[in-house]
Amino acid sequence: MARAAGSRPLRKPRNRYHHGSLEQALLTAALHIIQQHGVDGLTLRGVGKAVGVSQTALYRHFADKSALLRRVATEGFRKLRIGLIGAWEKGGRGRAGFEAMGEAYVRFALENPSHYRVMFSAALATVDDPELTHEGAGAFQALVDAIAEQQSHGLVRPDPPLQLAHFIWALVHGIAMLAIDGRLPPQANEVAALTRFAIDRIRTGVAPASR
Amino acid sequence: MARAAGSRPLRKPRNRYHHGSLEQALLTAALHIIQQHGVDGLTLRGVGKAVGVSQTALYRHFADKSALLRRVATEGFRKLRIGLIGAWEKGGRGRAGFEAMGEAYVRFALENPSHYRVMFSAALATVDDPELTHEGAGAFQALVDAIAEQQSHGLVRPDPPLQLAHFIWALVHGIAMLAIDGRLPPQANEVAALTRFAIDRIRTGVAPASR
DNA sequence: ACCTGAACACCGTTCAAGT
DNA sequence: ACCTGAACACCGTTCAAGT
Repeated sequence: MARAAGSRPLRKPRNRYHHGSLEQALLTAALHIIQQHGVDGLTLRGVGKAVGVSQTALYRHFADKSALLRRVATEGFRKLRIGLIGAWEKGGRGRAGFEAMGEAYVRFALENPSHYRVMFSAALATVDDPELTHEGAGAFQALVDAIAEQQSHGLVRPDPPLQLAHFIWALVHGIAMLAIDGRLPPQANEVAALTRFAIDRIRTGVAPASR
Repeated sequence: MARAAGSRPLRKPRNRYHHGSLEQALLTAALHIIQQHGVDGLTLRGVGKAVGVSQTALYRHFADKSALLRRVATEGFRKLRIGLIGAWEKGGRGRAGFEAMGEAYVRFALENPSHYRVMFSAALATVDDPELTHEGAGAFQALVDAIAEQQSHGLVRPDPPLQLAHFIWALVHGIAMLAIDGRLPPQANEVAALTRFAIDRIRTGVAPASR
């Protein structure tokens, strides 16, 4: 229907082609596609089509496909850090909180498998991206802090907290990767049971009780 | 130079175009390319060129690119199993042997990072490939057997050996993945130190000595 | 039986052009 | 300033054709 000439335009404000928040829309669409079709199913052409924009519009907002994936990974580490700290604090910043933190880590990966794979993809591991590095380090720091705090209360042996953190990170990361790749018993509750078992074992060890 | 008509042909026996062992040559070339340029750098065209054969000759021997990668992964698990069992037996099938096994696992990944990534790539995790499944299970079984044998000597607590194996596998896999992705302190000896630390901790736990 | 070469559909990326 | 559409180089894969 025609509009009277000179009347105030009814179209959405100040974006001649599309919404002004194209960057956010592209990011959301990319994450959606990754969740549905995996990282290999993500194409820049597909992202453009999902948002209703040309194949190349994306290059106004991201340098290339790697830059888009790096932003996805950065957001993932941010969500992971928030989840870890939330579990730690909600659990009472002690032994129970630390176990909740480990379970929250594995749960995050199981609930967002494709997102988690992007976060730890080999292609992004060595790229120079300050924001990604910062968020990745932030998530790891949540683990280091929790360990140090437990040490200050005598709950964890006084080894270097960084080494303890690497050890525990490797463990939950290994469980997470094997689980989302289907290399562990498939039931989700079995993975949760393995996670709890692993957290028990890192506290008490595998040596027989009579050692 | 011309050959006398009717003389016995000097060319290599019974392969009109290339060596008869094209399949092995393709596999070797693929592994070589993966080691040098990573999995993403592997193209079927590149494999053909490396062997001196057309881009599509490969399809006589492998159904598609995935089949080629599955064979590469299968060979990797075979080598890994042999290395694990070798370390276990050479170390005396006891506590020292089990620690050597853990170190051998991480060392294999560090020495063959791209090969290791293929073995655990998400794309191959869910594919139905009996030989790949068999070799993967074989490598894992070496771990289960070593645990059960230690349990029979009272060296490891009598938990379900499968659960213990999943736990330890996740740990060494996590260390291996983080290390080859450059997410741990970069020196190789630091990774070895972390591996030894981790193996110590799974035996004695992280609880303080006074617990 | 085994390999070649052209062809197809698809991809990331570049760039001149539009508004 | 932001987006479009054609174009380029590259890829996996198919298929008719060669020997």
